[in-house]
Amino acid sequence: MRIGDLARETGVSRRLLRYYEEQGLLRPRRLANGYREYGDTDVAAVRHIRTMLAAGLPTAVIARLLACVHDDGDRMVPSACPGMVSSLQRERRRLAETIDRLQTSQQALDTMLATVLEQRS
DNA sequence: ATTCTTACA
DNA sequence: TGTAAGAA
Repeated sequence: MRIGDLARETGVSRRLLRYYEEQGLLRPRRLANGYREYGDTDVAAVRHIRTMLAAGLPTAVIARLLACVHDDGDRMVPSACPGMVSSLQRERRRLAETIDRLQTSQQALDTMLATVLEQRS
């Protein structure tokens, strides 16, 4: 199928599908005319990409983990491949740090907000 | 009609 | 990520 078909079947824009390819997430074959040719398995692949993106994983990590998951028909099933667990754990820690920074920012804003509201009253 | 690449008010 | 432009 070509990019338009995949876009329709996945709900992901053609622009984004090309971006996924740039990031090494999809490797469609090329037709003689230069058009991208996707396989049927790419439909599930895109769903997996969306799932991992939603989990906060960076595309570089997703590119590697994509080969470690298979499709159970409707959901992504992570299989224990080498590096899978450590990668996920490392990303979890990375997210925890991001959350900490955001909480610090929120605390700073709360302080400023409390101050300005106090002066107002 | 579709897709491709490149570039950015 | 969208959209526009110019080409195939």
